[in-house]
This record gives sequence, C-alpha cells and structure tokens, in this order.
Amino acid sequence: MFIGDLVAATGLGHDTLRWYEKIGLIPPPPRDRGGRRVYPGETLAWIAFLGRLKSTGMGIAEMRVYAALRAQGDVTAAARRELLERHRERVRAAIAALGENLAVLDDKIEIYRTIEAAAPCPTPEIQP
Amino acid sequence: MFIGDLVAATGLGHDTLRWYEKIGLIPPPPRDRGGRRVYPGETLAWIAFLGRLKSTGMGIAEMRVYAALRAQGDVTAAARRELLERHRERVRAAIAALGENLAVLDDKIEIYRTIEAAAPCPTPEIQP
DNA sequence: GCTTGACCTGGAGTGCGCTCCAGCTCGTAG
DNA sequence: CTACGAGCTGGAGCGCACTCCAGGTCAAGC
Repeated sequence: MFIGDLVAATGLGHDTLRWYEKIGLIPPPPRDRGGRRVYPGETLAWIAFLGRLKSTGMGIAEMRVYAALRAQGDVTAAARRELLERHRERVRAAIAALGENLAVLDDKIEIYRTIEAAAPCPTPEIQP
Repeated sequence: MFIGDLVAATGLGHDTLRWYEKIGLIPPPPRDRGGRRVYPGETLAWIAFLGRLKSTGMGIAEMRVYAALRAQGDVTAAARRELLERHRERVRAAIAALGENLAVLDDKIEIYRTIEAAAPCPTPEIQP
C-alpha cells in the first residue's frame, strides 16, 4: 500500500499523512528500494481510529501519547484503556452539553417564529 | 457595566471582548466621558448566547453574520431563524456522530479489558 | 500632589492543525 | 531514450481564535 492508496482510502492528504508520521501518530512504514513508503494493511484501521479520536475532540498531543503507548505493544493495554476511559468521559460530557445547547437553540427558534408571527412580512408592503 | 464586570461575569478576557467588538460580534457600547466602555445589561445575555453558538461548533464567520442580522432588528427574525435552523441540524448531526464514536470507544475499551485479562500483569514478574 | 489601578489603543505574537512549495528521484509506458 | 506521474525532502506559510504587549489616559484615595 503506497501513500496514494492511503490518501484515496482515508480522505487525508499526502502532506497530512507524512506530517502524522513526522509527529509520531503513524509508525514510520518500511520503504521500497525507491524510498517510497509501503504501508502495512493495518495502517488503514489505525488511521480510521485516529479519525474517531480526532472527531471526538482529542488533541494531537494526547493522540501522540496514545500512539506512543500503542507502539509499545500489549503491555500498555491498561494505560491505553485508562486514557480512552478518560476521553470517553469527556465525550459524554460534550454530548450532554451539546444536548443542552440544542434545547436553547430550539427555544430561540421558537421565539423567532413568534416574532415572525407578530410581524408577518420582513419588508411589509405599504398598507392602503 | 464596565468591561471588568463583563470579564468577571462571562469568563472571557478583556482582550477577547474587545476583539469580539472589533470583528462585529458585540455591538460597540457607548463610552463614559473617560472613554471607557459602558455595556448595556443585555450584552451579558448576548455574550452567553454567542457562547452557546461557539460551543456548538459555529465559527466566527457565521457568528458575525448572525450578529449583523441581530443588529438590524426584528425584520431579520426569519433570516436568523433559518440560520439557527441550519446550525441546529449540524448540531444534531454532531451529536449523532459523537454517539457513534462513543460506541466505538466502548468497544475498544472492552478489547483492552480482554487483553489485560489475558496478560494480567503489565510488567510480569519472572516465573520460577 | 501623587500614586494606584482600571481602562484605552494599535499592532505583534501564539498554538493548533494542517497545507503548500521548490526541487529532486524513481520506475514504467510509449 | 525520454517523458510523465507518483513519490521524496525540508522548510515556509496559512486560517482560526485568540492573547499579549508597550505605552498612554483617567479618576479616586491618601
């Protein structure tokens, strides 16, 4: 799997993938004799999981910690679990907060409906 | 209400408040004869609502659009409602996505538990 | 009268997460 | 043999949302 395949499969740019490697999020893959990166198949699942972490609001710094633990193998399973459990709590809190804010949006939208009902025409025609 | 009171009440910094004013998120308040900003009481509620928009992922650019509509008064009620309705859909989608990702986190945490159960000691003592 | 502290201005700097670029090397197709 | 496209490198640049700073003004308390 060359970088181009990974770009196609993940939707990330090749610059982004190389940057992720540079900062330690993706393990440096072996190269072919032309120097090109040859990614093992599992990289795809790993990047997908990174995407989950990212879209739940985890920052790069913490992802790097997680990636470093992962690189050390099964002995870090407990540490990774604990990191994910802490993150899970943050995600739950974020969902709860979004739910609350959604309710406020609903209220606000209702208020605008009321205003619109009271003054039905945004630029009212002149009445005779 | 001076800027210091608003800082205390909102948790934002005075630089942030002045920056919000500069980019059009907060209407420029009247000044006292010393040139100091004197905020009307409603500013507090407005900033709180901006906080809702922000924490639901709305960018500054869209908040500026909303703020500009607000500054034009009730005639823009429909436009503001539509903007909020579009935003509400994005928030609903975000909540749904977070929920999915939360389930993946749960799965992953379970997997780590299994690994830990299989190899109970992170740095196992040497067996006799 | 002097100090102190809150506030003022314009502009520069920061941290995050990419994104782009110039200039190079391979390897396959025609 | 050459042209082309995919990939390589190190480093600069960008967009967002602030955050900090230097240097100044004003009003009240001692």
